[in-house]
Amino acid sequence: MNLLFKALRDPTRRRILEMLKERDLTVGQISEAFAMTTPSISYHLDLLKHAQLVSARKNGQFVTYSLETTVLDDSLGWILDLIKKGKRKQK
Amino acid sequence: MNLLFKALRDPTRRRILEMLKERDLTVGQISEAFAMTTPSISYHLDLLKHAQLVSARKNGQFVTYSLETTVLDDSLGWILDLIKKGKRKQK
DNA sequence: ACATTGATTAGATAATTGTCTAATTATACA
DNA sequence: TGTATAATTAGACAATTATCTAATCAATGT
Repeated sequence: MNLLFKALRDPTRRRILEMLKERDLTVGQISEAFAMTTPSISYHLDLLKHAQLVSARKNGQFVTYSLETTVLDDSLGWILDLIKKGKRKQK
Repeated sequence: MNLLFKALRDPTRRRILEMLKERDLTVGQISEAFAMTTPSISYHLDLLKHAQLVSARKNGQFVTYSLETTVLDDSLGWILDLIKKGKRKQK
């Protein structure tokens, strides 16, 4: 839960997730979309991987990243619970 | 969106939200639940307020904080969207 | 008016974070 | 075998963040 919210805190990482929801992408392809060096992107991807928000598979020299949605379910549950109880209390 | 995720990143702040989903609480009441000084709690509450996750009303010397759930809907939408498109792509 | 209590503000500080450059690893290809 | 390309790792550094103590503000009660 902590790693997840930590990962979601950064705008660059959220944008990467949005890109990956459309299609799987290599580090280079992701890197092109940002005014930022490849090592920096690599750093963000590593953080996302630790949060289990993405997975990486390597073919040849390329590493392709995919979005992993299972962990997001937990966050969804957590937030939903806040909203639910919030609403109940309000009445 | 950025302020929201920034606010949710910290464990102390998430715990505060969980407490506020049960009932409204004063700063002192919240403070008691943590091994942390009141100024530190005040700092976190201010951050939560800026993210519009809580509201504060003052009666007498006391300031009572309440959970505000409207902003959470946005985050929910954002996350849901990731999950949805993630699932679609997967098939 | 003064002391007490609840809360915020100010200022200092150590830890964490996001970025960079340089170096390294690993694959591809001529 | 050597060189080019994709990506990660290492190390440095500035900015941000979470915490503390001390000071201040505001309301309460004597």
